[in-house]
Amino acid sequence: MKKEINFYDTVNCPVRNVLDKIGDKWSLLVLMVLDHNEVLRFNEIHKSIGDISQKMLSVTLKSLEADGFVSRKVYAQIPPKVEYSITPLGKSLLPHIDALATWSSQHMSTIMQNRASYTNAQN
Amino acid sequence: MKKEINFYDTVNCPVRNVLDKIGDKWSLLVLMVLDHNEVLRFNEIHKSIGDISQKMLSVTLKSLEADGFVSRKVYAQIPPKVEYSITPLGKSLLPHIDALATWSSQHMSTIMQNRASYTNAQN
DNA sequence: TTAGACACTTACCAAAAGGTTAGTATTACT
DNA sequence: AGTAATACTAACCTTTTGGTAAGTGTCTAA
Repeated sequence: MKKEINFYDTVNCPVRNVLDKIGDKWSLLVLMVLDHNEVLRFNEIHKSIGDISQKMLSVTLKSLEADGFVSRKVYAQIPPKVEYSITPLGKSLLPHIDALATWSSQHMSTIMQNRASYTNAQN
Repeated sequence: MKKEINFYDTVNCPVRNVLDKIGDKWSLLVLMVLDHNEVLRFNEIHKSIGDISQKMLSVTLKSLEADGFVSRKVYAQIPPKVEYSITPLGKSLLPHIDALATWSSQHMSTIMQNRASYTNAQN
């Protein structure tokens, strides 16, 4: 018995559900950075990524935390100290992302060539 | 020797490159619909998906065609006839998407619960 | 003569995503 | 007294995304 995934149901479609969470500009990057470190503080992630704005890092971390991909530990100190780490749930997603990344690495040059010749054909 | 993927390079990052292509609202859905049929005409895809606008279907197909995920065959007829089908490149991507979809199906209820309790904790 | 079939395109608009800059709170250090 | 450190938030703005409605061209059938 094969499970059929109903991707026509755009509201409950599992693909849509995943991509809505991680298909934004920063979520996966943050997740991967956290996967490479046990724990990281806000500014450490910020420096590690470099070109993310504080606002977007804050928004992204909040969304990842809400879904349970990332956990957040606050220390009652001044100046504040907050540690972020990836959860088992977050870790379990990453192999699939890695598979996508590998596929992408393998086919990127083909895709780029396709796009270039398509663009030329249009002019 | 393991290939390390440099996801900090946000310009050439392979994950970013894939998600930029397929992380939009309709690309994967169109690709999956085409995967379930040998060939489909524009209006057939349109009816099959239901809630996509003509404009977005047109834009999405054009982007998928440009990258080589979809091929387009025009018949010199009136009224026009255009057939779309998925390419081997497009097909080769889908197993990874299916893996993501399966992961999502398995963890969606957990994620929903996480999100619900997070939202409650904020109020 | 008018409508329909088909595969779109165009102009316009609304919503969402994301960036910039400045500001908050509290303590310690100089 | 002023500055630094930390982890943000708020106000504002621009860009991107996607939707709506109408129009295009050409032939055929009523």
